[in-house]
Amino acid sequence: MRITTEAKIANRERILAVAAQLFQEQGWESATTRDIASGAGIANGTLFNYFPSKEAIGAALMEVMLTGAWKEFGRRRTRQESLEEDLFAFVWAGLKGLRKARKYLSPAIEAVFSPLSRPAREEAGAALRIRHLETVEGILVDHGIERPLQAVTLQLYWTLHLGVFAYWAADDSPNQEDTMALLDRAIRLFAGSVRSEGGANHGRKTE
Amino acid sequence: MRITTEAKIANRERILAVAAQLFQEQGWESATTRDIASGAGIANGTLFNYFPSKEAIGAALMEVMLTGAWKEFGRRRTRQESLEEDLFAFVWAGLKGLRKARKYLSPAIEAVFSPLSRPAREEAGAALRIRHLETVEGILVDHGIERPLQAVTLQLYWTLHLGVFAYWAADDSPNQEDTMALLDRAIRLFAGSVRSEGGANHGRKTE
DNA sequence: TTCTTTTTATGAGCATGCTCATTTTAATCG
DNA sequence: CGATTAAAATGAGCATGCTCATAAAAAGAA
Repeated sequence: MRITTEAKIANRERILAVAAQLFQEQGWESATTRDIASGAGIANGTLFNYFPSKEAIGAALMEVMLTGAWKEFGRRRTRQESLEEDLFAFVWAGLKGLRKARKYLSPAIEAVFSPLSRPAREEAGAALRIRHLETVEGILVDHGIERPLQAVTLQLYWTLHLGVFAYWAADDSPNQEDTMALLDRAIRLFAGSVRSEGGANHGRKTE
Repeated sequence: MRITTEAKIANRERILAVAAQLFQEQGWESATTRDIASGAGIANGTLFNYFPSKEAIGAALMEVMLTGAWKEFGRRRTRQESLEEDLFAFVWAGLKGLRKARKYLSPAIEAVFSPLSRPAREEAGAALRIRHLETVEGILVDHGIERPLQAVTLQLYWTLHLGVFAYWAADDSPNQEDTMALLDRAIRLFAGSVRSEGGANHGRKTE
């Protein structure tokens, strides 16, 4: 067996499907890796041939959801809106895509989006983080913000994004409208800051 | 035995002292609760009569450090600076106070400052969170910002604060100067936003 | 003091994420 | 086919945060 067989791919997908269901039914903590493995018809140890950690399973689930949501976002973004609207739409698309998972994926979300707890988390969600930031850079460029951005600018963006996610994960307002208000304000703040960033250096003015 | 005896207080302090040392020497993960307990001369189970969880121990250590740092901050803040300077000084004081613990207290910091992972974390650092936000409110009032603040304003502050902490925890630039730049920008952004808060009321609704 | 009650300490044991030596399976070669 | 070798699966077992029934200790009542 030298090639990644179809069986392996099928196994991986079965694991993810079972994990998604168990997480939803029982929550993150109660759905044990043993449950997931047996639900997928494999031994406990085998599970870790497919994913290096439980968090990685959560991150993979997030990846599926976010990839879908972002693809959908890209499809719709034909006509140009304001920078604020584009950024808002992008982040909101991600939040909507994760809505079902919000309650039970917190640790995975944390692993992906918060660099605070270092250990194995870097790996788990680095790809998603990078894709997210690249999209944001793309949106900025689309709206006439020139590269290279100051490093601190993307840090600032990520700071706001992280905070909004953290708030959203525990937001029990109807339709998460509190999160929407926070995101709205955060985005507007960020956009304004980016616009005036160039100003200090080369007198750029937008619109 | 109905009263909290001196022995109990001494035990608690011994636990904290041992924990601080072990965390520093071995890091968060390697310093086990068994190590801490035996270092403090008590049984493993007894440890959990004093602290409900390992994270609570970390939070208690943070509390000690932050309380000291904030007290020091309050003592020095005699003459009035700008809103930005005051906020910066306050947050920076906290970061400085935690500097030694930065490397090994990440999970505790996360528990205290990030509401993302729900389980028992709420309790662990709620008091610190509240004290922090109250101080910020006080600073705002000192600078002529009137209560009541919009709820979203404090959320916005917390968002920024969380992100700065997250960045700081992994910031390896000399003297954490990258964090300083990020904090500087975040504070300026927030202060500007607060000042103009009364004016703009925007009816953005997406979807 | 002696007995009762309440508080505190104890450590065996549980649950669970994860590892690893061993076994099983499957592809390749002669 | 049979033999060889690489890949994959397995589940016993480890580490560790935490629990809980039990024991020890302290306080109060007599």
